[in-house]
Amino acid sequence: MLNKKVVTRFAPSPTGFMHVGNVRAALYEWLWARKNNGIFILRIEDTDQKREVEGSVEHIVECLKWLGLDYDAGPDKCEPGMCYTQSERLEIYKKYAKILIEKGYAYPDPYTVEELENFRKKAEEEKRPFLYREHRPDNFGTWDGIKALRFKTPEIKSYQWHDAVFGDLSAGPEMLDDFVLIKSDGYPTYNFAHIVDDIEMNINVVMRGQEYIASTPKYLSVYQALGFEPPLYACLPHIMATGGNKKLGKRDGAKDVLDYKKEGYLPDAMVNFLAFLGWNPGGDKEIYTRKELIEAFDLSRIQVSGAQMNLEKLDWMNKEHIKLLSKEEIEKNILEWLPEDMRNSKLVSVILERISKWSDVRDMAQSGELDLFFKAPEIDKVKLVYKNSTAEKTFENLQAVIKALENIDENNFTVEKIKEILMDLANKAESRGEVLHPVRYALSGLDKSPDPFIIASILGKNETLSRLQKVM
RNA sequence: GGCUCUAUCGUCUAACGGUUAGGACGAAUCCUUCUCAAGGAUUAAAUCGCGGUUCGAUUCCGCGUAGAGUCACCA
Repeated sequence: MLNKKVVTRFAPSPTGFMHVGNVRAALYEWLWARKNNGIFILRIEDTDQKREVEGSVEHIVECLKWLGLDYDAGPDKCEPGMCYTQSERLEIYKKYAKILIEKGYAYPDPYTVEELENFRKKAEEEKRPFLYREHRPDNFGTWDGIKALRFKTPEIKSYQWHDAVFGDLSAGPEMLDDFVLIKSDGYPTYNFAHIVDDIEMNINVVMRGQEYIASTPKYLSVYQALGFEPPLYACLPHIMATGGNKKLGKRDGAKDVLDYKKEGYLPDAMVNFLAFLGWNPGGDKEIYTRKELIEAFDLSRIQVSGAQMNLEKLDWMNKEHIKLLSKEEIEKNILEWLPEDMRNSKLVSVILERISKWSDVRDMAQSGELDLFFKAPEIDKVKLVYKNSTAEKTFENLQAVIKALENIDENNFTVEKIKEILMDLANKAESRGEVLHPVRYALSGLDKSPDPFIIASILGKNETLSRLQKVM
């Protein structure tokens, strides 16, 4: 890696939406490239036509854009003559395939699908692993481009390699086999295409899920046959579903990352959360800005065991990131998530304390808990009276409150002033609740609500007095 | 089944071979204006088991156990 510009890539296949597992790999690749002033490439691995889902590429691009993981090159961002979509690079794979054929490291597969299936079944019955190379033909025919092209493993041996995350790894010869390079439909397999592309694009750091550890010897043997140096591998531990210990995948209810966008999570919070799911810089600090993450990120501190998603922590982290925003940004967002007829900036502080993500604003409005700020509530006179107090005392207290509030200048009807006046009265009473409860209830009509001072200040002097007088 | 990887509070994790095993989320309790929220304080909560190396093991080694991954003309 010395003196070499770091080039990383995120190489998803367009088979549906992106979930946190995919995105975290992209994030780490991005962080590592940015930290080293390197290059981050987006490459679309669409060699399986059957599994392709329309709109996936746009979805992937939108995800990366939302999270701010800008790539230096990609399908929609490439220099002339370059292409980052595998289905449009078939000639390149063929070129490399021919090199392997010439070197004697590739040959056409003479068997039919049924014959292969039988081999496999037989191996299974004999309770031993199936290895295609045990059926390797003695004489290779010429490749007509229609049959599948297989790799001839150059050397059956044990491979050792270094993984930036898992350390020194090794795997025995049983992992090596004559796998398919080019499928009979003319498309390369992942196993072949990604290596060709990584070579062609000068990728020198490859991060991907740890499920690829097992097949790494295969890739190393292809590099050996081709005569190129393999990149630095950094296998990532799996992210597991909440409450489970299974690798998080679409089938296990992994969520579309754009759903988090829809729920109003901050991209910076998402990035912070994902970065810490399987990595941490050491120390007690947990809230990191994007810039701080880039500075602190380090391959060697990536975790080796899988981590569970903890949505509660994501909510907490999002809240912390909201606090990092400017007053103006917070107000703008809260107002945007409020229905049009509720967009009152006085509500911002009350709402802010009660949300962890923007969609909570919408939910608050929908639940009706903000209605009290827009229309006078229905009052139950029984509930107006505090615990062991009496109706008589309650009205007496309310009368005093009204009188005191009337004396406040309209321009000075602030939380601080109201609080000062009301607390003064409350402290003189037998219990504070005896004064505070009726006021809060008369203003809100709710058992649970924000405190009376903030409500009164939002309502304003006129509305406050009107609601108080109404219950008398 | 073969091969591979992993194992610290419920969860995410920290700890040159030497710490009362630390922090965060969540939980509980208390305080701060009756309630709610926010904030503050406090508490409970972990080194998978057994051996070995060592003066000393969460850390190194072996075995066991448990979990995960992988064995496609999918990526």
